[in-house]
Amino acid sequence: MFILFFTYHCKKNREMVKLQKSIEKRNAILEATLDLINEGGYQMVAMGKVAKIAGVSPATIYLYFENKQDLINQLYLICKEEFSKTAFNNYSEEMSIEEGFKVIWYNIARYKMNGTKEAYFLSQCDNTPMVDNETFQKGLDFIEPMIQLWYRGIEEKKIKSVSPYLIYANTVYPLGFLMNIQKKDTNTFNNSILDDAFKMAWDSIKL
Amino acid sequence: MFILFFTYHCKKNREMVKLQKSIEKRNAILEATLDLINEGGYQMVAMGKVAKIAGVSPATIYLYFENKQDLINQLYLICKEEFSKTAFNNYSEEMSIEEGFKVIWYNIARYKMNGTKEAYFLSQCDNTPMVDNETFQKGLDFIEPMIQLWYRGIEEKKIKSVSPYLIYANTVYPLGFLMNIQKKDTNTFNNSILDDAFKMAWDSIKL
Amino acid sequence: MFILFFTYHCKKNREMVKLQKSIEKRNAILEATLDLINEGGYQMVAMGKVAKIAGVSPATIYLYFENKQDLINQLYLICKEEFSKTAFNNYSEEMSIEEGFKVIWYNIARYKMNGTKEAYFLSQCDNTPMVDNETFQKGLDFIEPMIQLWYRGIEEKKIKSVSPYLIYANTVYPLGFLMNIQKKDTNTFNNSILDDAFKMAWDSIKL
Amino acid sequence: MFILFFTYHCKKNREMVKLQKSIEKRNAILEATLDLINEGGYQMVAMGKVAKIAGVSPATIYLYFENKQDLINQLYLICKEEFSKTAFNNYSEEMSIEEGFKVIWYNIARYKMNGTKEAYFLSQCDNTPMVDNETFQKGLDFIEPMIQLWYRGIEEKKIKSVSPYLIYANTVYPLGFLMNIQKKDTNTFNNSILDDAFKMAWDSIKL
DNA sequence: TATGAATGAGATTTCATTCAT
DNA sequence: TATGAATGAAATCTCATTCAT
Repeated sequence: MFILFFTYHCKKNREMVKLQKSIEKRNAILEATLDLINEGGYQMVAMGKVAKIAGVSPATIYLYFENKQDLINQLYLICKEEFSKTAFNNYSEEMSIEEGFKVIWYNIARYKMNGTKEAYFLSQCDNTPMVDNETFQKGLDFIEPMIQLWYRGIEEKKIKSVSPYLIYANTVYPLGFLMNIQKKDTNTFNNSILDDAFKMAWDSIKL
Repeated sequence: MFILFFTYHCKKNREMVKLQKSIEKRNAILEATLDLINEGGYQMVAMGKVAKIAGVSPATIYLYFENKQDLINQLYLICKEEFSKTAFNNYSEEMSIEEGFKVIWYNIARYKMNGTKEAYFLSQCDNTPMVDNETFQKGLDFIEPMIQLWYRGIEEKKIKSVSPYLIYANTVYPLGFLMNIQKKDTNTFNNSILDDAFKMAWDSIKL
Repeated sequence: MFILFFTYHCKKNREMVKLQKSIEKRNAILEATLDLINEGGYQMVAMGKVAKIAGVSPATIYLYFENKQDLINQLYLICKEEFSKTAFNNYSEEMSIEEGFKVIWYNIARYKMNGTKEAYFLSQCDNTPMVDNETFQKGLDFIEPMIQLWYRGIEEKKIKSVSPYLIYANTVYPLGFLMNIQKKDTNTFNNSILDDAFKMAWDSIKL
Repeated sequence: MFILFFTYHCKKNREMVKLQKSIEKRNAILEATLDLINEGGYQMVAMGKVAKIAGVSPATIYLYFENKQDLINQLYLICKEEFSKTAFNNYSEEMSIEEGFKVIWYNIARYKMNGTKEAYFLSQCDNTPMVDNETFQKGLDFIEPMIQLWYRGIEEKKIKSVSPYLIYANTVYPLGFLMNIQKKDTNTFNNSILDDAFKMAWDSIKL
């Protein structure tokens, strides 16, 4: 899951072997947290359970994270970063507004609808006070390129001249609802839904 | 807040005065729960705190609600019902699709953007496993008239022929995001935002 | 031990029967704390152990005391008050300086040398940061009559004109050392030691 | 602080350079312990904190000390030894009782009232079960010369024929109280207090 | 010798719920 | 119906100590 992250905020640098070991433990902890959130939401995240699932001692968690809030915050930023990497996959700033928007939107749509724990976790974070405000703000940085695309679209008179918040609310955010429904009852949607959803998203913002 | 609710599930009927008294207590408990959720999310809801804020004994809560989950569930249904009343205010099935949609949408939009605790609570419920599945399904019944309107719109070829879920996701659900932003940072939006948002919502579904 | 205390700082008044019950629990908790301090000092005072010895649930302790520090603080003030009652037993302000000093000193001396847990606890509090500063200051109020006697003694030119701190240090405080020795090795002192100690105390302050 | 101590219990002798290095580490650990005790008493002494302040690994502490109790014990003996060196500075057994007593008493008084961490630590050790009994007894050896002086004083009929414990309690021990007060509230005492205190100490024991 | 990582046991505190009245 | 007291279980977090290197 987080296997790609070889560096993280930690007080001192150590040699590679040690570092590798630590990363594994840290990832196990993050993964366990994600599992629990996925299973029953924030209320399920008990440090003891996290430890047990991760296969470490409760005390070990506190070597990697200051406290529970920090664990959640860091997990949020990691997921958000991973999310943004997925979102901008195959996207280039050279693309036309329509093409760029389409690429990003479908990236996000597939990410959300694939039923990954990360997507569900992020949705919860965005709709509850689970992560603190500062962390939430940091998370916004990751989607900056998308906002830039929108601004360009506005300049080029391709999309409506409205706040990025509005654009997000009407194009990306709706996917969160579909994801929730999907999670509550798989088999609700067939494959064509994404195309419908995309058309609606685009219609809502296009000039 | 919940002052209008004069009936609730209780084991035996009593004379009117008693009932009135009980209603007040029950409402105080529900109100307190809402306050706490509003303040810090589900994690803030501790039965002891609820009792203290409501001005009752913890034990009293269990006279009105089976347990914590039941309290949350019932609160959800109450809010959802109240929400639907607001949503369909001034709406009549005689209205044209466009007019009916507009009336309902603005009702909901004002409800969400007014910063009420209920709106924030409902948004959290819709994005977390706070309420159980059964209750969530019950909540959907309250917006049935809106769904009927959409089906009529589809028949009349006024709106796209897509799942009601999709319509909800692209018209009502986006308001949740705007509400969250508003809550995180008041003064973000000016008054004209609702008109922009409405146009986007309508554009996303209109044929 | 604390059987005489029928009132204590608690948020609301309750009827007598309830109150009686509570007092017993509260006393059991205080007593247990004292036992543990006596056995191994502050490091021995674990809320779980206190609860077990007192025969209550850990959670119950928190009905009577805000937290561990509050428990220690309150115990300190109770012991200090009880100590002062003992100290001024049979003392009257009409007494001559010599007589009054003698009565009080012997009261204290017997209190300290009797090997009670309270005496040992107070000595530890006075020589460590166990109780917070504010509480320590409150504790000083209880020995106010003794200080008044000393001031009178200074006026009457019976005792040296020095700070009450100095008088305390040379008359009462030394008993703490004797108590410590006694606790470490009983049978160190015979009965005549108190008379020797009294003479030394008096010689140190008399004019 | 402890820079003068070039030997300590360690399993094997090594060459001088290594030893020097080790001494520094050991001293850093002892110093850190002292700092923590000074800051918040025994409860503040956590091996992890000691390690961090000393700039070593927690594991390193266990190379120099068997366990926490051993660390405290050894620190006690070191401080006690250092204390005794200060106490007997400029003292010679040739001195008269009065002169010898005065020299020693003022040495101790200045040591206690200078606000050093060591003095505060020793006071806590003498009034709590922080150090074990055996160690406490060893500590007494360091003040043996003072006791010898007292015995000589008794023989020469200069001071009262009482237990050394009593003499200590009435001459040295009172300084601990003054030190505590000083620590709680600096600026309580002016310079003349030592002279007052000395007179009281001497008056209490002189024949 | 020296260490960073790791941990089991345990510390304090909280909480949903029940009991006695 | 209503309650304050009470609690077992569990939550978060800490700590003295050890292990692998």
